Amino acid sequence: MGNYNFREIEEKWRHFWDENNTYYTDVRDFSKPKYYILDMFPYPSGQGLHVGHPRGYITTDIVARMKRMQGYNVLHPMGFDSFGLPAEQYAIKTGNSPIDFTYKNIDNYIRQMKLMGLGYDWSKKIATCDPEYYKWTQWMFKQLFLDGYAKYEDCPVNWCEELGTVLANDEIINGKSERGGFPVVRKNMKQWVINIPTYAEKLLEGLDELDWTEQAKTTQRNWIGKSKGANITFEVSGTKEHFTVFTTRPDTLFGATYCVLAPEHKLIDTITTNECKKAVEEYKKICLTKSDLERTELNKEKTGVFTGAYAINPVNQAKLPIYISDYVITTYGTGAIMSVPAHDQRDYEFAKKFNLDIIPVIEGGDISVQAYEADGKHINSDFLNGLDKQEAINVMCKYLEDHNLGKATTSYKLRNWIFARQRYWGEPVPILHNGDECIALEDEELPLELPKLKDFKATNGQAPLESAEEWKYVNRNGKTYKRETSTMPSSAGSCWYYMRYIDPHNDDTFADYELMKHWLPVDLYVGGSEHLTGHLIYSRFWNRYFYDKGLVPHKEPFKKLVNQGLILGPNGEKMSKSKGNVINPDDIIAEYGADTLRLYEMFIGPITDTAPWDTSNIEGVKRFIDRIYRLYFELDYINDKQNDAVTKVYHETVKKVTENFEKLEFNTAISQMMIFINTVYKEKQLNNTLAENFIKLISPICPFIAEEVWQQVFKHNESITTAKWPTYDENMLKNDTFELVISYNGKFISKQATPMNTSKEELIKLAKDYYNAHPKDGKQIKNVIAVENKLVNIVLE
RNA sequence: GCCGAAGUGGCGGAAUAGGCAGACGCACAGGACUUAAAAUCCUGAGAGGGCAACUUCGUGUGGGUUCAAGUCCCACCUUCGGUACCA
Repeated sequence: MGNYNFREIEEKWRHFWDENNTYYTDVRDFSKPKYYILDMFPYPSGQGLHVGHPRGYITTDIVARMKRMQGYNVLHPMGFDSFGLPAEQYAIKTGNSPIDFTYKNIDNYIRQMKLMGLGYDWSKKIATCDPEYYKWTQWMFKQLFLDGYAKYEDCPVNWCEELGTVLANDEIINGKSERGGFPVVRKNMKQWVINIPTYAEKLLEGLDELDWTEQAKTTQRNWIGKSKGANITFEVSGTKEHFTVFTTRPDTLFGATYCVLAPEHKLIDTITTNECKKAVEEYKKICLTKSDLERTELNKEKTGVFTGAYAINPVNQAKLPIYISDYVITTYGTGAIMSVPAHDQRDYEFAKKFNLDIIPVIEGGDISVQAYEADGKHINSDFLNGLDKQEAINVMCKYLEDHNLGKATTSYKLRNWIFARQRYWGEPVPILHNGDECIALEDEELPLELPKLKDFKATNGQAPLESAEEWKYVNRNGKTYKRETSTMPSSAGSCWYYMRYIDPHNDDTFADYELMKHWLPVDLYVGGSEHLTGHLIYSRFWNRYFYDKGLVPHKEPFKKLVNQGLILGPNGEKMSKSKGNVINPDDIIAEYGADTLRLYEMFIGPITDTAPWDTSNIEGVKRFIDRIYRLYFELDYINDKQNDAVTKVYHETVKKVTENFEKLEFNTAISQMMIFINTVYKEKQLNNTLAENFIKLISPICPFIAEEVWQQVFKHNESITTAKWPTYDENMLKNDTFELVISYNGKFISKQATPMNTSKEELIKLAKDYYNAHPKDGKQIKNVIAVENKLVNIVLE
C-alpha cells in the first residue's frame, strides 16, 4: 500500500513533456479561439524561487491547462526581467561578470519551474538582457525620444548616494531605496525623463474598460492623482516678476493671507530682499541636505523663512508675504501655493507658527481651533458671498479667466518617469551627446551592446560606463560625440515583454502587428500588487503610446489582472533571507512531490489573500493524492457499473470545478474533488468513464499523477494536456425532492423531504400540520413564511 | 492622517440576489487492521449544561432593519496592505 513513487513518476513525465514539446504553442494557428495567459516575469535572483513565487505561476498554469483542454489555443510563456541591481552588486563584490551570473540564475529558475511541472512554452522564452531583446527596447526608446516624450533635461531627481544612482518614485519606500534601504535625497541633475503626465488622462480613462479589481484600479487612480482646480497668477509687489500657484480651492482666494514657494523655486533668488538673503540661503541649503525621509517625517513641525517680498492678491490687491517652505513640493502643481490658513490645515499650522493672519471666508467651523475644510456659505468674499463651495469655484474660475488672472486647470500627482540609472547592468541608452545636442543612433546601429568592463563600480558618482573609454566616444559627421553612459531603469524592459512573447525571434520589428492583433490583449495577467504603481503604469503608458502611433493594435495590454497574495513564512512573517524563514520549493518537492506542492499552494486559501505556510497541512493534501493513486492503481473500485450517488456527485464536481477554476477559486474546487473521492471510497465503486474524466479535472493542478493515470491506466499515448475537458449534464444535478427546512421564528427546528416545486400554499399547509404535531409552549401561529424549494418559517406570537 | 481589504471553532478556511453557520482539510479523540508501531480504513467533535431525547449561547463590539442577518444599514474597535505635507 501507498507505494506511490512520486519521484520516479514526476521525473518520467517531466522528460516526456520536454521531449514531446507538449507545451509548444503555434501562434500562427488562428483556427481556435486564443487565450493569452501571462505571469509577471521574475527577476532571476541568486537565491532562486521560494514557495511564495509559484503561487501565481501555479494559478496561471491551472487556467492555461484547463483552457487548452477546452479547445483554446493557449499562449503561456515565461521569461526573465534580467537587468537589475543585485547582479551588478554581486559582480562588484566578487569580481565576476553580471552576465554569467544572470544566465546561471536563469537556468536555475527554469530548472525549478520545470520541477514544479509548470507548462510553459520555453521556445518563447525571453530575457530583457539579451541584445536581441533590448535592441527593441532601445528602438522603442528612440521613438519616444524622436517624438519628444523622452527628454534630457535638468530636473529634480531622487538621488541615492549609497547606490550611486537616481531612482524613480516607485523605487523608493518610506524615503529609502527599495533595494538596500538607503537614504534618498533630492537633487537637480540632467537626466533622461519620459513625460508620462501627458498620458495621465488616457491612463485614467483606459482603466474603465479593464476587468481589474476596483482596488487595483483605485490604487492606480490615486497614484495618477487627478485634481481639478485653477492656476492663479500673482504679481510680486514692486517688481515686474510674477508667479503662478495651483489650487483646488480658487473659491477661497479672498482668504489667502500669504504665499509659499518651494525651496527649489526659480524665482526665489530674484525676489528675495537683501535683508532676507542670508536666512533664505541657509534654509535652502538645509532642505537640500535633508533626506526625503526627514523632509516628510510624520507630525513634523512646519519650517520656512520669509523672502522679504510680497505678492499681490489679484482679486483684492492685498499684499501677501512670500515665504519659502519645504511643505510645498516643487514637483507638484506649480511648486508654489497661495495659503488660506482658515481653510487648510497645513496652512493653518504654518500661519500659527509664523503669526500670520487667518481670515475665514466660509461659514462654519471654529478657526480658533483648526482650519475648517468643509463646505459652507462664503463670507468676506465680495462677489462670492452667500455661495457654496462648488458655485463659488465656478464663479471664481470664470472671473479669473474673464480678467486674465488665471484659469481652470487639472493637476496630476503622476510625475515624470526618470529614465536613467547610473548603473552598468541595464540597457544602454542609444543616444549621442555633443554639448547640448542629442542625437539618436541609427536603427542599423541597434542593438547598442553593453561594453565589457573590468570594474563595474561607480566612482565619484559617475556611471560605470564612463570608464569604457573606447566605447564612449563616437565620430559622426566629423564631430566627436559622447555616448550616453546612464542605462535604462529595470522597468524599461518589462514595459513591452508581453508583446515580444508572441513573436520572440522577429528581427524586423518588435512583434508582428497581425500576430499582436490576434493575441493581444493578455486575457489574464497574474502578479504581485506591488507592481500596480510601477510596472503596471509604465507598461500601460508604453502600450498606449505605441497604440497612438499605430504600432500596437490595442489600447490596453492587460484585460484581466489578478494580484496574488503573499505566502508568509511559518512564523507569519514575510519570507526573507534575513528572517531565515524562507521555504525552498526544491525541498518540498523532494519530500512530497510537485503535485503535492501545487495542490497545497492552491488549497491554502483564496489566491488573493495572504496565507502563512503551514507544513502540517501539506500532509493532508499529500494524503488526498495518495488516495487518488490508490483508487486508480490498487483498489478495485473502478469498473463499468453505475452508481447513482457517485454519478450525481460527479456531475456536481465537474460543474463546480469548472466554474471555480474559471474564477480562480481553487481551494473550493479542491474541496469538491475531495468530496468526490470521499464518496467513491464510501460507495467503493466508480464507473470507468467517470474515472477517466475525473483525472482530467484534477490534471491542471496535479499534472504528474494525472499523466501517469491517463497513460498507464487508460492507455493513452498522447498527453492528458490534449484531452477534452469534461462536461456535465444539467439534468443529473436536478432532484425530485428537496430538504424542506422548518423553522420557528427563524430558528431551525427540523427538515423533511418534500417534492420539488411544491406550491407555497401546500408548504404553508405542511408547516401548519407540522406545528400542530410539534407545538411549542402552547403558542399560536401568527404567520407562516414559505420560500419555494427552500424553507418555511413559522412565526409565533 | 487619507485610501483599500479583512475580522467566522484549537488552526487554514467554507457559506453573501438575507434562508440549516462551521463544507473541505489540519490537529485531536475513539474504533478496526497489526504481535506492536507506522501507514490505511471507519466513526466523533463549535462552546456550555444534561445519562438522555434535549436545551442555552455562538461569525470583532454596540445599535438598527427583517418572519429570518456571518451576509443589509449606522456607529465603533482591531489587524493587514497601499500612500504620505499633492495645495
